[in-house]
Amino acid sequence: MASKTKKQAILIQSPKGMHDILPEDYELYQKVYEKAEEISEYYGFSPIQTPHLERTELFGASLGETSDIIEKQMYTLRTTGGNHLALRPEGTVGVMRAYLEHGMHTLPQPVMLRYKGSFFRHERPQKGRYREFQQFGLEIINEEKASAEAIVIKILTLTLEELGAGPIIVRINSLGDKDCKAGYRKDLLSYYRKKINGLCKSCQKRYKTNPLRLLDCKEEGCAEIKKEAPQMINYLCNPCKQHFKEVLEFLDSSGIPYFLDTYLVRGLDYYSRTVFEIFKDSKKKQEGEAENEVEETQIALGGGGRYDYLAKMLSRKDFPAIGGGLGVDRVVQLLKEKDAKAKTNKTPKVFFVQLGSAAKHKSLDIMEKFRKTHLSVAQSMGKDSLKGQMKIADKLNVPYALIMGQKEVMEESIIIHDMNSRAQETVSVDKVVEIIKQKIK
RNA sequence: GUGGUCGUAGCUCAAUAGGUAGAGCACUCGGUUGUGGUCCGAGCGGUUGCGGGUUCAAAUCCCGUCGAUCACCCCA
Repeated sequence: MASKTKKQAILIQSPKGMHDILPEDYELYQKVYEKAEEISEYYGFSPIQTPHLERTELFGASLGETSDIIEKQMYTLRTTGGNHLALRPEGTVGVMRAYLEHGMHTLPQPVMLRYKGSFFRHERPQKGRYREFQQFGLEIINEEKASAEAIVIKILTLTLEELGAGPIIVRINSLGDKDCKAGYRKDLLSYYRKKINGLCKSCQKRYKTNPLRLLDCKEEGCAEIKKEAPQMINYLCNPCKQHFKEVLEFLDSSGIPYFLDTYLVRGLDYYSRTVFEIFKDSKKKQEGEAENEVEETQIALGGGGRYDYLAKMLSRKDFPAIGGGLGVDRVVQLLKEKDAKAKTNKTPKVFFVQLGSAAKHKSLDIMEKFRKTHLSVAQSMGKDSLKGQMKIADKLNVPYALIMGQKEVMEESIIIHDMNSRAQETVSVDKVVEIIKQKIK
């Protein structure tokens, strides 16, 4: 291996917060995506892929100009033509944009879409939180009924459970709609106005920028003040109350474990009514413990919420909608920790060993023969020595090696070498595929 | 963006109280002619993340920087 110079050492380092998904992990990512897609397919979700780049203003108009994502977490660029584009920091906005652009309201409603891929946020990386991260998401557009929430949450939790990431628990809350939200906000502000001096620094800032988030602070002093603070749940207007009640009823009847967390808020402007997050339920339910609580530091595997106003922010029409997603990196991380390794049967069953140029030239023919019957053949055509090739075959753990040398080429035969018993038999090239097929069964 | 911890070969780690880097695994080759897993031998591979400072002397101390990690912020 060539030694690295200083410059090269930096060159071959991936950018901060970006990571390679290596072959051994790729299988797991694949597994997560496949499970999520399989389940959502059954529930009627169609796949969609939107661009990684969108107009920068699109996100500003929808996520909220003062949200952290817009203020400091977006990767933006200017094209040579002078357009301002941004790498998508989340998936919902792009999907909604596509819905509006293509007039999907003329399709049977609601429109149910799923998507997957990379998203980008320029923030300080941490375990399970990357600057380029993988997400699987669902959106149900133009549906105001609580059943939509139920379907999204059900699919996400089902996916996690079937992957072996369970047991999980859903943390859920309602933010109300534009009417009741405002009343609550007003009362919340007036409650906090008197106590602002008792708040921590960042909360004093939150008071101005994002008062709902005051409820999320973990500082002792703030937590104390929070206890007496008015709760959104008591401010919900009747329609919102009814809606939320229905959502919870759906969760009950479909056996999804959840707990109500009146402090759960989301920073994005477009959220209304239902918001939720999905966690691994690591705490065993013990007797006497009435409430399920998630450890403060635990990371959400997924989340989402209703965004009834997003469409209106981008167009003239109203399309109530709900969406949710899974943080695939986090799910994979969890599965790895649980040692639920994806055992793939993709390793080849046969290794082709060639000796001499005549046999080497037959290699591709042989591989093609096997390919046609859907068997993959490993080989090491760059190597000449029999020993070296056998060694590789052994490391790959294949059950059979096929050996072809000068003699075999002349006879149009091939040796089947059983890697376990070391038994060998010579068969004709014409029949080798069939014979191997039998043996593998 | 703020604060704590950490950074030695591809990987896992060593290096007595500062004295100028070692091991295992992996990889390559060999132990004679067309046969693997064990064993034996050899080789490859690091100016100790990078840059500067203190010192006769630094992987080891100090500063900066980059990266990882944890907490905050925020979120998937």
